[in-house]
Amino acid sequence: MDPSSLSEDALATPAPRRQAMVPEATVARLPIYLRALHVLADDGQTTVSSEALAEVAGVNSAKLRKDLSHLGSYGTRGVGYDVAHLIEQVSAELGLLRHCSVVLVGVGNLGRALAGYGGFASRGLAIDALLDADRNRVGEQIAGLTVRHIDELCDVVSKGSIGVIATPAQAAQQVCDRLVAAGVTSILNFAPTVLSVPPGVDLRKVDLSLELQILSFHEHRKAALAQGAPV
Amino acid sequence: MDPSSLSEDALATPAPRRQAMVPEATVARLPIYLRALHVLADDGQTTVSSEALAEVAGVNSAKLRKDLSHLGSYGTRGVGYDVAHLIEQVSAELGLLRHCSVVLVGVGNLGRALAGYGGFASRGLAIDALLDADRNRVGEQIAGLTVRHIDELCDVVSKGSIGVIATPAQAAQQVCDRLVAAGVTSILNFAPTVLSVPPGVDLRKVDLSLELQILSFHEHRKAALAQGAPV
DNA sequence: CTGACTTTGTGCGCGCGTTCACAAGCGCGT
DNA sequence: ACGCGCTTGTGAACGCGCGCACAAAGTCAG
Repeated sequence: MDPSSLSEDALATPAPRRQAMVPEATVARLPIYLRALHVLADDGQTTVSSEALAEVAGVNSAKLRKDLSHLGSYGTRGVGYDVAHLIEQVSAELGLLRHCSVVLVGVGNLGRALAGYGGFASRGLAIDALLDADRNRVGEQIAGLTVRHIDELCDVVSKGSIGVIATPAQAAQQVCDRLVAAGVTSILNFAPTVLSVPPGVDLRKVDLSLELQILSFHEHRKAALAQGAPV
Repeated sequence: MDPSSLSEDALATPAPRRQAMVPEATVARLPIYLRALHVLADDGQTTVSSEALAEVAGVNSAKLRKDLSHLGSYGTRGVGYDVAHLIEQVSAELGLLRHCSVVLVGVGNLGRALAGYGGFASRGLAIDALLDADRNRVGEQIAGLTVRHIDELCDVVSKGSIGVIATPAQAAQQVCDRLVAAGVTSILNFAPTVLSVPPGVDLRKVDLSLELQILSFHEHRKAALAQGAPV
């Protein structure tokens, strides 16, 4: 970039006029809204106000309205949002409507738990392949799926597949590289390691112990405050 | 709080002059730095520059320096940071040095995986109690611990305990309430539900399917872009 | 002992995200 | 048919966090 030569770049924005432009923070909340909407739908509600939905989702109502406004105006003023319609729209935005292939690598403790986790399937993101490097585990039946060897990776991934890494830390980068080589452009990493991926590949991570350590910090802080502060 | 009665609170800030004031964003990265430091220590490194550590941790070096500066200046200019000393300091800041009791409720698929997850124990946050509401599971041995009934909750929690909820969604709020009633002030929720806790209780959540749905969004976006954008 | 190099610690500007507050819009009762 | 009240959608201000770029500080060679 050469900012000095672009003093009036407001007119020639690179790729802004693309319709969507949904902020990342909003995307991160869409799944929460979706779950809240499913709760309301199961409860028999057909419409819901931003205030009520925000209450269930645990967020500010203004934030919720702004979030929803980013994917078009689907609310009716004076009434609220149509629950079923909103579920449809949010699901579409998240790409949950058309089947998306999910490949899980590593069937240790965590991998098994993930394979059996109902939260994926109920949102149109069922895991449909289990891989492992350990040949002793190949052939095993887990959650209705047969574990296959990781060498068969190319046979199970298709364009648009999402890769999930649940291997030990030291194997994660290697598995990651193989996923990328097989054409996977979205990877979710559960291994406690920083992975590097080439540009164009989306990498997200879930560190199970990270949140626990953050809580430990706050607990520690509280204890220190309780002892030192009440002068 | 009563903000209306405090028009000049700039002078009488509630609890600001307390030394620490570590930003939340920094706290969230401390565990990552700690893991990177352990990697370097195992590798035999005794000192490390902010640049090198930032590389391993996958962050900007300036951000890392600013983060570390928040917990005091433990670096030597011209040299870098002493790895062992920094591990000590970060661990202390996170409260990992003195044993912190962790109680896990719900030993389903996920609970078992968490109980056996090595990432906790290796950081001084070993789970030391397993509870479940299902009496058929009580007495079971998992990862060296015996599953106890949730009614014994008060016997296993102590001041400063951290509670981990790995139950089905519909049981989570009830378990959460019981944890709070037992005196737990830090709770980590793995159940896909929004929990409400009274003020003073720290609640964090890990949603396993959330990140996957975010990836689904990006994958969906990429697919739409690949089809529609290349005009 | 001095000078030059290396690395930390931080002041500053920028952009994103959150929140308040209000105008625009729609349905419903009368 | 018409106005009243409710709810959405959004403009603007605020605050946080990030990254650059530089000054302070300490080490090492000679």
